[in-house]
Amino acid sequence: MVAMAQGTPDTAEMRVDRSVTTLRGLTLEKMRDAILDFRFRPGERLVERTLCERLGVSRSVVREVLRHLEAEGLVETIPHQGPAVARPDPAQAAQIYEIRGLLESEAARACALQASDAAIDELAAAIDQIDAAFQTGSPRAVLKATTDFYEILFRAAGKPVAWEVVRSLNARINHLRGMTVVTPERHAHAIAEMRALHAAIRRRDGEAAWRASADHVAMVARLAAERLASLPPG
Amino acid sequence: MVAMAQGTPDTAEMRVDRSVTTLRGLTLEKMRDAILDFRFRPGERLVERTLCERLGVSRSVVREVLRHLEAEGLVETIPHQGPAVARPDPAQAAQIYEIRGLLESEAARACALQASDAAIDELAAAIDQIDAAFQTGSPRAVLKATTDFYEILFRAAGKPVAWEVVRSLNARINHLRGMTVVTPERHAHAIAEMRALHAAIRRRDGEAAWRASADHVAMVARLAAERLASLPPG
DNA sequence: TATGATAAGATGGTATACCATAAGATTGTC
DNA sequence: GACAATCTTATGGTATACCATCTTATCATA
Repeated sequence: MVAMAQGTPDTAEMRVDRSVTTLRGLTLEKMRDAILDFRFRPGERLVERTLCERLGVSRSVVREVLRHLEAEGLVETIPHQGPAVARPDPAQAAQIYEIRGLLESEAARACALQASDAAIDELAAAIDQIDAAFQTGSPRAVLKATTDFYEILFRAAGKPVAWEVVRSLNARINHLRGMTVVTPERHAHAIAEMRALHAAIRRRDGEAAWRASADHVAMVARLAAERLASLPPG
Repeated sequence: MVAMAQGTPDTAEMRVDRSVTTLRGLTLEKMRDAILDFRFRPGERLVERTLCERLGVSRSVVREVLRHLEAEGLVETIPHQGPAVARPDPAQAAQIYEIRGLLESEAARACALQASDAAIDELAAAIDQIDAAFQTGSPRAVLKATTDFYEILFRAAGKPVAWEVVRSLNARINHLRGMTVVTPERHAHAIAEMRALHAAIRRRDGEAAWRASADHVAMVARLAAERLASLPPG
């Protein structure tokens, strides 16, 4: 143990690690991942007893997990009709993209001003991962890699709370994002946009980073709106 | 029933209202209100059996409500130590104010551009309510009236999703807000700031509304930071 | 008087039972 | 064949039981 300064001894290092995962914690993770991984369709009913069978836990655990997901906006519950995977309507989706624009661009700006060199390198690596994910053609892989990129960006910007908000909002439009994320022409554009953002961050240009991020979100918002417009109603 | 246009008959008005409040719904509302109304202190343990007695419901209901509040960020649960009212640290509080600044100012701008005359009148009335609440000297009343004002503003701006985000973040710093909201000098300043914001909205000046809102949030953020700095740690 | 051991109480985690209500299936009648 | 009535099944809501673990209280010993 390193020598400590005079005064109150710092015993934080001594604290016993009591982290233990409950069944509920594990189940919440699995359900959230299953929803985000397109294992359930928006609108699909989440019948408690069916989930008990699939997950191998009691209804108590399932109900508590559903309450959590409900508060996160991933599940909606109609009284006496039961829970179902949430379906964001077009107006909500548009607002979510707008909020993302506000928060992501501000994070990009702050990232340019204060990110460590290590974080900037991590961002570059994350863009390479996104590129590789596009090659696989899998929306899942692209969304996962994109999420990793933004997590690095927000944390490097010193904005974990904003990241929580964006991640939560993105979860609500995950299915829509999944439908718009992978097309051949989108691959090239997306990577170019992200490299432009990264270049701005690397040269510590807050203004340009802000611009690049705002432009990127505006682009994906438009793609999503077009996609929604082409879907049958309901 | 009013006559309808040719085509698919609009039967929305005919739909049977099946809203029925569950015990869980009622309990969630009561618990949330109790936390926001300073009936529980940040860090205070929420013992399940104690809550059962106070609320008159079973542990099933209490546990599901705690899961919901946990996901909302109002409650934090340490494994095998149980739930407690959440305590936002200073860094989180600062980020919450920054996010509010981004979302509220954008909503103010949009409100100036598109709010109905009726909504603008409602905003004026809401400011009068805030003024009256300050006279009572009650932080609860001031926070309640302020929440009403912002709900009107966000809805008039057409941004219910952003309002959800702001309301949720505000809930997490409710106690801090309660500590900073009411002082004699704050009363005059706060009302002046809100009237300035309202005047900008009334004259449909998006830019000025944006500025007034951003300034207001910056002001309350600074007051909160000062207050936090004056508290003992822990 | 202080410390260690033991017992009792408190608490969160998880499972299951019971109930009311809604939905679906089946049967009977016109 | 269509519709109404009846029966059965499915489902969410709520309560309670049981268990393991942790905390607190009590007792014994040095």
